[in-house]
Amino acid sequence: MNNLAPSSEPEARRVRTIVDPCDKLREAIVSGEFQPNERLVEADLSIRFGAGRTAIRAALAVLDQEGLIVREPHRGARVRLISAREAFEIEQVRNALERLLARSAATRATGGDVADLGEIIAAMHERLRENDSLGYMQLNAQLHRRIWRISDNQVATKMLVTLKSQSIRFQYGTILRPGRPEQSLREHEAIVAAIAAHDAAACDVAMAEHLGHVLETLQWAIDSQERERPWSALREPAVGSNS
Amino acid sequence: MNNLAPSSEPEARRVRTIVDPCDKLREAIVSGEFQPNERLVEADLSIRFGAGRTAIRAALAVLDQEGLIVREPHRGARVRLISAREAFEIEQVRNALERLLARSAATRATGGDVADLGEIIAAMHERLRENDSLGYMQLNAQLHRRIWRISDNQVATKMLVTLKSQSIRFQYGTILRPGRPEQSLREHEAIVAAIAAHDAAACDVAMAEHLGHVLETLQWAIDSQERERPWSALREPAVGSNS
DNA sequence: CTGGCGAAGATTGTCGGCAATACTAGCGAC
DNA sequence: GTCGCTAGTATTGCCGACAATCTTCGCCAG
Repeated sequence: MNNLAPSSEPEARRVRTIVDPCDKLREAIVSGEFQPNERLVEADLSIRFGAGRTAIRAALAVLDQEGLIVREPHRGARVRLISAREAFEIEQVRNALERLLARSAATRATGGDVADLGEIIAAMHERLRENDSLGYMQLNAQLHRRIWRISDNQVATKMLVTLKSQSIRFQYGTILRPGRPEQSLREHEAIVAAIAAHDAAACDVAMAEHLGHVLETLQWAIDSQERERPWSALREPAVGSNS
Repeated sequence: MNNLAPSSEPEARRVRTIVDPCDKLREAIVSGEFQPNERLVEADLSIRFGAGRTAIRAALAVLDQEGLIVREPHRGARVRLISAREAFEIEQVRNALERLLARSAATRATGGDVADLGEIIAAMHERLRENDSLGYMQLNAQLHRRIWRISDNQVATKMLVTLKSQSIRFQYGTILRPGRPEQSLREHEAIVAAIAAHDAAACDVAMAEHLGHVLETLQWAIDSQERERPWSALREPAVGSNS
């Protein structure tokens, strides 16, 4: 489960087990290649990924457990549409887990860890100065993942990875809010400072404040999205083909 | 999505899909019918549950995602042995999520909810008076599940169910500590009182205190268990801890 | 023209068999 | 006596095919 360190894996091309089409399909879903509520026909995926239908079926079982798709008996699998309500639930859970890991990271961080976090913060400043929103978002995710690694709680980390893949559709809108990136960066600096000071309580507070603002921004993003297309929440069936 | 409301489902007895052997196998594992690290041969399970090998394979995939078993390529599946370290990680996550749900429950609880909680507390008093540890544990779990339902966060609830099934082996020992049930009951009363008062902050504190003591008791149970069988902790090779 | 009814198509769920791989026991050489 | 090699066995991974089920389309009565 060392997805966090894509460094050297010489045997990665040897494995042709179910994990291969599973990862490909997951990547295709989270990258938006498949629309929400789009049907995922096993035969189509089989020829698309060059794998047998058995492997596709196993991959669908995994992705169902991860909450990225839904499977109804004898009716096939669809890309799961995360409702706004569920997005809030996910964000609340993420909030609780990130706070836990932030506290743990504050007590466990080494000098090298703090230096790495400082480098990421510096790079975020750079991206913000260049108005590179996409790069800033990537560094944002990288910073959080680095904190997860410091905290050294594999159970919580795995859960956070899964949650993030579920709610990724909503997170694209949060960066568009005016003035949000600057505020976000200040909050991140406070978190890193608390980790550097090994102050678990302060780190907890800083992360809670940060994620509270993220929740507000998520609310704002959903509101503006529904203001723009108020019917999108009601249109449930038949995204794929003719109708 | 209406798993929590088993009211009217006339087609519920018709489903003989893959969830059947999956639930049976999960029940067999969490009930201790299979020992940790015991091999789970697909053919054996197939004849044991009367299902085809394909269904067993699907069930194993689900249980692998849930963390109850481990599967190595071409080497089969085993019942996962939860290390003491991982049990602590799980308990920490449980701690964070239970606090989240307790806060939410304190703000959302209706009069009927509070009455139900009070009934459970009364029944716990009864069981404690009769020295019925098993019944007390069941009511304990029931109380927590009732709080989850009040909080109405399905994402977190599902995670807590999964976590509970993973760490169930460690939870049996926690009730054996002298004086622990009495203290546990007082803590539960404080939680219910905070919910009845709709005081989210107090409920958070009460739940944190309660679970902190659970963590201590878990530590005590693991210590006494390892004192009894000190080799059990060493027989756990290679559960991917990188760097 | 509309609504129920039946057949055809499409898709999933399941089963058996075969190849690939890991484990094990036996044998021979040093 | 120990080590390395080999053949055999057990088990998993995978693929094709068939049955079960759902959806859709055409048909016919009213």
